[in-house]
Amino acid sequence: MPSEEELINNRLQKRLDLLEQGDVYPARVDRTHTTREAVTIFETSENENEDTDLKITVVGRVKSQRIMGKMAFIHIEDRSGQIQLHFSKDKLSDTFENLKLLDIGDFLQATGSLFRTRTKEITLSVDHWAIITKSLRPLPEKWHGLTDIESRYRQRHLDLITNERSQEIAFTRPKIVQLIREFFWTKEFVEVETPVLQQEAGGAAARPFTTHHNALNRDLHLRISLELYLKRLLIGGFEKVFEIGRVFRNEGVSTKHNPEFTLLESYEAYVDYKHVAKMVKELLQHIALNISGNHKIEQSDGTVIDFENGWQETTYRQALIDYANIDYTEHDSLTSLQTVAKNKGLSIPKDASWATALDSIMSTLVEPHLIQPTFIFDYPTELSPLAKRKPENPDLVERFELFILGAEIANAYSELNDPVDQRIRMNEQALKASLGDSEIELIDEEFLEALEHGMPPAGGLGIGIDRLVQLFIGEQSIREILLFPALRQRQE
RNA sequence: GGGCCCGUAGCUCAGUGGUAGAGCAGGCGGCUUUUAACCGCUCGAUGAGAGUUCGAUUCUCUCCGGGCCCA
Repeated sequence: MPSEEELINNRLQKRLDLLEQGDVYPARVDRTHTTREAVTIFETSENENEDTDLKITVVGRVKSQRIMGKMAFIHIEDRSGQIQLHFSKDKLSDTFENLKLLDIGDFLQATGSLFRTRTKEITLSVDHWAIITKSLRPLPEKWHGLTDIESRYRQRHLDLITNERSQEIAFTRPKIVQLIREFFWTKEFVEVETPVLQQEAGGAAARPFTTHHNALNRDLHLRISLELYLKRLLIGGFEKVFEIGRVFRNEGVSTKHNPEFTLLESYEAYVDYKHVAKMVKELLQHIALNISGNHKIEQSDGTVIDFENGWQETTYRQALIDYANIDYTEHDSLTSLQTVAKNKGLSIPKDASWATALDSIMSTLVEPHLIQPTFIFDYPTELSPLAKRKPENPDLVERFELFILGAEIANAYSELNDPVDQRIRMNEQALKASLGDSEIELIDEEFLEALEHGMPPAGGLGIGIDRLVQLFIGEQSIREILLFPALRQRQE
């Protein structure tokens, strides 16, 4: 577009003019203080009635400028905050004219001493200054910033420059990840990294991405979970192990789904799922306390999640009875389930199995009610091919999911370690796959063989980090949490 | 996958079946304590395509992208 071209050409010319005077993209710059430090130093010396003619050098991006005939005020911003700079023609003479070559968005370095303006703003009176990076494109408008949601995602750098909220989210997420790491390291879990490229992607029911290894001339899949490799480490003698890693699932993109997301999985030998539940509670309290200062997290709609007193627990069967008035043990055929679902105004897909039908009843009629942290224990065996059966009832497995705000936050089992039962369960899944269910656990021979060497009893856990962060930040869209969410390609 | 909404200048927003308007940003000029600085002048745009029409940015359809709700 011509006008944008004009804006850029303008700045290109300024860049050339500046280059005649010296380097505009220096490799090294000096900074004695961050903008925050500069302001603090001035306030402190003021309080103690000291001289404030200390020479200070700050750097930052130009956010606004008010240029008058013989003086100018310019705000620059660094990671710590903002500071106002004052340029006077008397003081600068020749370099004052260079302000014409300065644009909002440029980075500059300024040296001088601090004072307060008539309006009491702490300001740097500039003795020397230089542009240390010339920008060629204009920044979004100073007052409204960048508000178009699509533009914010596609040009996240502009979003981060103009929107404080985006910065806050961007810096909170790593903090939460750090808190999780701390938690597991403190409990003496060992952090590992397992392969992303895998022969067969297993450990979850999802479609994988396929890629190709040229030298081996072989198709490989990107992992859909961390589970099977981490279990091999239990077999190998690890007793407490965890991984925080990216997994890839070949499904649609939306405000709730991203094809790549970050998963936490942990495995601990010699404990069961009840022990894992206690640990999850502790983990979430650890995060909540460090993020909000107490055990409560408020959502944008005003809902308050209470990580101290909000906890509830029930069983899968009881939750269905309580919220949907369905006792699934009375409906052991698919048609029976379909009938009762239909009575509740729910349509079950034609190709559903008994287990997936039950699952969809659960997610529509029960999960939305689970606002405060709620553990659902003891899932039907058919839904959980990698979990250990309950000794007193082989139709149930020792599994729980944790729901908060109607969303699944954690998933955990007493891990199945009987290699014979595991083989049977994987075969059952394979049978379903052959009947057309494409999102199904595959038979992983290498894993089964490893399991035959003996895996200790263990409790395992999976938590989707992105959704967890969403919860603590109080955002509805996963795209607000991901710095660079997957979007459809823009046509030229 | 279904329904609804949105796409106008670099950014934020108006608007009408008949020459598309503003603010910010940019350019030129003025201005020595401003801060959404101010004053004057100025440059700059209808997501892509097809149809209806004398004439479409507006109405219709298709496509692309995004948002919200449902499944």
